[in-house]
Amino acid sequence: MSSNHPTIKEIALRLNVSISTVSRALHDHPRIGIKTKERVKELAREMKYEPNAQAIFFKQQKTAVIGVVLPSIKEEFFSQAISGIEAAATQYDYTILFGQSHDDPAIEKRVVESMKRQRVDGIIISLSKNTNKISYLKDVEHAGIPIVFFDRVPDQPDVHKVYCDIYKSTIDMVNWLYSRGYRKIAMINGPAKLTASRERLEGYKQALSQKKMKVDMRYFESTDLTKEGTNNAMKKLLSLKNVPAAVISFNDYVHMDATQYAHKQGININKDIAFVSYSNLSITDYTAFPPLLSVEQYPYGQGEQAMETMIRAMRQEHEKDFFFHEEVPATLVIHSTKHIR
Amino acid sequence: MSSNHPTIKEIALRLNVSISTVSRALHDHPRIGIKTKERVKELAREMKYEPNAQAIFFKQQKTAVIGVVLPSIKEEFFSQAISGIEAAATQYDYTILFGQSHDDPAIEKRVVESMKRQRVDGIIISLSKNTNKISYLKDVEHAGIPIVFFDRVPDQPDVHKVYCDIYKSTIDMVNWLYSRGYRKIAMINGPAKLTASRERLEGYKQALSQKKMKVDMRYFESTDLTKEGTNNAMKKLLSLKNVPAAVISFNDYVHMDATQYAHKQGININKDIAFVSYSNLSITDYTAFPPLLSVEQYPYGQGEQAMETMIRAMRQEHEKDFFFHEEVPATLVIHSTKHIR
DNA sequence: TTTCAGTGCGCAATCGTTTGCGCATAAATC
DNA sequence: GATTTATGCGCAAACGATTGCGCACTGAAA
Repeated sequence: MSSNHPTIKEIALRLNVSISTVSRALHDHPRIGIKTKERVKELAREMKYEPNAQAIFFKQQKTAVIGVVLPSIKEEFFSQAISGIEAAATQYDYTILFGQSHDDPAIEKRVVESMKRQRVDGIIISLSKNTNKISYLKDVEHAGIPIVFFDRVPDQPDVHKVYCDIYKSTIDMVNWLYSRGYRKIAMINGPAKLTASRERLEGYKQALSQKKMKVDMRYFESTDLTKEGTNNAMKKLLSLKNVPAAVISFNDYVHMDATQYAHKQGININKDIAFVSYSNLSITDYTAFPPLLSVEQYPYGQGEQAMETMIRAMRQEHEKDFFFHEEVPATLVIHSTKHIR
Repeated sequence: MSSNHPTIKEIALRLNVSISTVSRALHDHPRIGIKTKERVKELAREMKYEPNAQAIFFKQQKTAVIGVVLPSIKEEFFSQAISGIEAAATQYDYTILFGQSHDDPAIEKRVVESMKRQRVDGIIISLSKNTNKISYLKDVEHAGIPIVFFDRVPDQPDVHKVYCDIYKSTIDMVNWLYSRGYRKIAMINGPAKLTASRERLEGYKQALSQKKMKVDMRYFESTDLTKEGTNNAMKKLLSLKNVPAAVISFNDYVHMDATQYAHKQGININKDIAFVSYSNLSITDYTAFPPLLSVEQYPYGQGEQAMETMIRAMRQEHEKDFFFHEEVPATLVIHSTKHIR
């Protein structure tokens, strides 16, 4: 009644040829006569035949589906990233099975297991911020499903990963501030266990010491990325006897909370204190207190790159011992210079 | 080498029983002896056996996958909606195959065809703003794949759809403005052919005439949803000899462009002119010029509802002549009253 | 002893497609 | 006329799991 997709069997029946002939005719097999081919194709068109991908992929042990697991699609970074992944996937005739971890390792695992059961051909994942064990992912990989990490990647070398060089762009950022006369440069970093946080911290330290400035940890705060966490961090920075001249936020969301809080405390944003950040969100143009500068991490490009890497990972399935580490460059985007003293 | 998922066949081989016994044992079939069951389950666990969903669904002619086609995941509305869809889908053990139309009908069609080939069990779609022919979607439906439209739904009655009552909330909105003394109420609407636009316009007219106010079309502008389109609309409104007292924007993105433009023209936002809008984006709190009020359309809830409706649509596949029309309520969210004169 | 129910399990078909192999028939070569 | 080559097509297995049917055995009731 409902599901009435025509099959090659029905075509074969109506044309009094064998199933194999129909299959081969549709694939332009050289051993099938031209007249037969035309008859088959004609009827196929007429019956609106479409090959059953389920059946084909079942036979070939492939699905042409890539699982994509992201922390939260609400973040612009990830919604851009998935667009990049999708665009690249379409090019290679793959489709996207989608799941969010909501930064919960348990959900993350459940999503991955479900994708494994679906026999996706590969999984692209950006880890939840609370994930610390990725052993189950290695299991999935050993079961024959390649995994490509992106953006939020594990530290270890034995994984395929695509990421931004945050370390380097943090140095650039500090240098930019330094060259404009800012000295007391503070940072509101993310959770310490994130690679993303470590890279920022290391870049920060490195840049300061390159400039022969001592690293004063009173100017270094962390947030759990909630509004309260950020407010607390900002509060501490504002209570220092020497208020920072500039504040580097973990990302634009943290930046928005930080500036909102500072504003309420009477700070003149980007006048009293300069604010810079990471992510370069598109809504930045509309926000009350845009950062002077934001690090563009090209989520779309990273997504594309992740998919490209996945393609390569799937092709070299035999060489289990080689892992791709793709570093995509990040750049500083200056939003405004007008407030600079 | 690569793909080494254990199968029931291997389990059967190792245990010297038949494939059917293994299958039945794993499903707790009553005709299988308790010892056999335990032996099977034990080995299955040991071998980390996981049923091949591909094979099962192939046999059952089902995939447990729902296709979701959205215009653009970058819009917060849709990213929230997909989270709602995903949450509901997970509850019913469905997964999500994802695609974006980028508001291009050709891409939309390609995505849908691809999902059809994948034999998804159903498709949830929010139409691209440029789509006017949905006949191909009806074809897909006739091929046995139920379609549920949400938010951007077609006008016709012979489809399953989930949507917000924008008409009613527009009336509420105008009344709210009216009760606070605003009289010259302008609107920057979206493209005329969108149902969403029509509902706004009708609600607008209805509310005004309820208040015995004449509808002056000079206060009614449209935008193609680009920044330029919105700027043009705002420009026209500002050039009227009697500048509007309030402006209703099609959504918060239009609102942001409109207020940004107006601000540049020296308008004191929400003092000289009151601005209200639809969508109630979460970033509104951080924007330079938040609307006094925004219509919350509960994208997450709409997404959930769409999935629920899909489940029901799939279950009543026989009664082809009944269509679900689910209306989810919209509510006014007042952001600020402090600027009101 | 026969009959019957209950228990425990295997055979084989099935889903839609691909593909190696083999069997015809016709055309071409010697 | 005999052998080769090319052409055109069918048979059947395979992918992994489910499931109706049937067979064999045991113990108990008739």
